[in-house]
Amino acid sequence: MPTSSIPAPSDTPQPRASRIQRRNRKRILDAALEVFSQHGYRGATLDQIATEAGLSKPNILYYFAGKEDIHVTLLNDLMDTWLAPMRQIDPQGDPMNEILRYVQRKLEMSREFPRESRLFANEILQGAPRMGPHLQTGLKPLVDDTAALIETWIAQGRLARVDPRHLIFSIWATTQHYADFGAQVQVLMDGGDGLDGASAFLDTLYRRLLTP
Amino acid sequence: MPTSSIPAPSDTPQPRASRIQRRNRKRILDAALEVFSQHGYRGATLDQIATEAGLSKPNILYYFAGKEDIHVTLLNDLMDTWLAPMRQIDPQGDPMNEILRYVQRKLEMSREFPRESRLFANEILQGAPRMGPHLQTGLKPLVDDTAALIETWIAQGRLARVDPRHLIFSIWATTQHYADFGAQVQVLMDGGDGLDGASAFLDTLYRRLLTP
DNA sequence: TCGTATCTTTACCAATTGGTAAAAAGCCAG
DNA sequence: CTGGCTTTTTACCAATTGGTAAAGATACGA
Repeated sequence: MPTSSIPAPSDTPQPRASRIQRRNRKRILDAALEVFSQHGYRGATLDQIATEAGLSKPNILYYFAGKEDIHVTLLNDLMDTWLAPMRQIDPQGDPMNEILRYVQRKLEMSREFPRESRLFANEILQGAPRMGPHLQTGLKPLVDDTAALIETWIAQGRLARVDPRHLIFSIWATTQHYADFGAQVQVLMDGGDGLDGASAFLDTLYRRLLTP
Repeated sequence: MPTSSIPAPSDTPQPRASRIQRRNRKRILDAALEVFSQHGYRGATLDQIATEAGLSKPNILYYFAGKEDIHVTLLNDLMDTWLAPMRQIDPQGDPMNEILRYVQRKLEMSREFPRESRLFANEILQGAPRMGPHLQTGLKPLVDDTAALIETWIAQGRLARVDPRHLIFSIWATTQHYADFGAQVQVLMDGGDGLDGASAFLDTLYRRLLTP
């Protein structure tokens, strides 16, 4: 996850950010992730973020141009991490294995990065007002490629015949559900997060679906 | 969907709300559904709701005690509609048929009530601050019952052996995805909502999963 | 048609929120 | 140890937001 902006006029190869700058920007982004993922963009306030980060509000605005800048920075920095599991699908690998491992990696993201998952969910729920371009340029090509790959596998008879795009949607939906709807899952699972059971269930689900 | 509150001191059997009252409360709730589902609770403003409803802000506060009252009323009124598909599962019916029809009914809700779906999604994403009780008293018993029913069916060998609760989660996740993440789906499906394809895909998915 | 109850508007708040100006305090190379 | 840079604080705004008071307009039964 690269840090960005602030001085960034063009490309001075110097160590462009001091130790303090790196530390405080990180604190702010971490606090903002917590607050934004919990309350959404408009529900979050700079004061909350400042308190969570242990800094004053004006001090935060010394490091970021504004509330929106923080939010956009978070989204940008997260994009790579978020798409990594899909990028790791190996066209040379065994199809069933690759898909099932992709499912497990996505599920693992719900365990490790629930805040990030909710941040994205919030953004998409509201129509992706600050992420439209990113979806077009970052996500769509990757999905198109992956869908094509899956279709190849299907044509070779190595996977059952299913619509690749809906397959991908269903994987996202079922795995991210445990992070995004965690509050509901907890009520219905008597406090547990359900992730362990989900791992086995989803393995069965996709194995049965995709076995030719 | 029952209307509620305003006069409601106890139980006068009179026609307690005038024509104007019913009409305006309905307008307000409809406008609020639009605005809340798009921007979340804190992101929505009374002015937006007022404009959308074609009323003045103070006039809205004549019909509802406040912003929160509108939100809670929406959530309450929606709960029945939302749980109806699960209530319609027939313990006497053919298991596979009942589950597959439940999936299709849920998918139909994403088509017909996307705003309602997003309203709930927003609420759950934020930790269900105004719905915790409802989940416990309304949703949980129904899910417990349905899970028990499915387990019976499995024990009878009429469905494949899967965890009923994770099955239910996966049905919710995959069907609601098309409403809640519609913005993303649209980008990846070149403008379509994907619902027609989803119907066939999900039928295949759950048929293969549940066939003993 | 008139009076009363219902409904709507106008004119306001007080609190919150994103953001700024500028002084004060740290930090650190020479 | 000092002068110039970075960082932080203090003291503010202007706009927005949820909400209220009370006057004014409307509907409607008697």
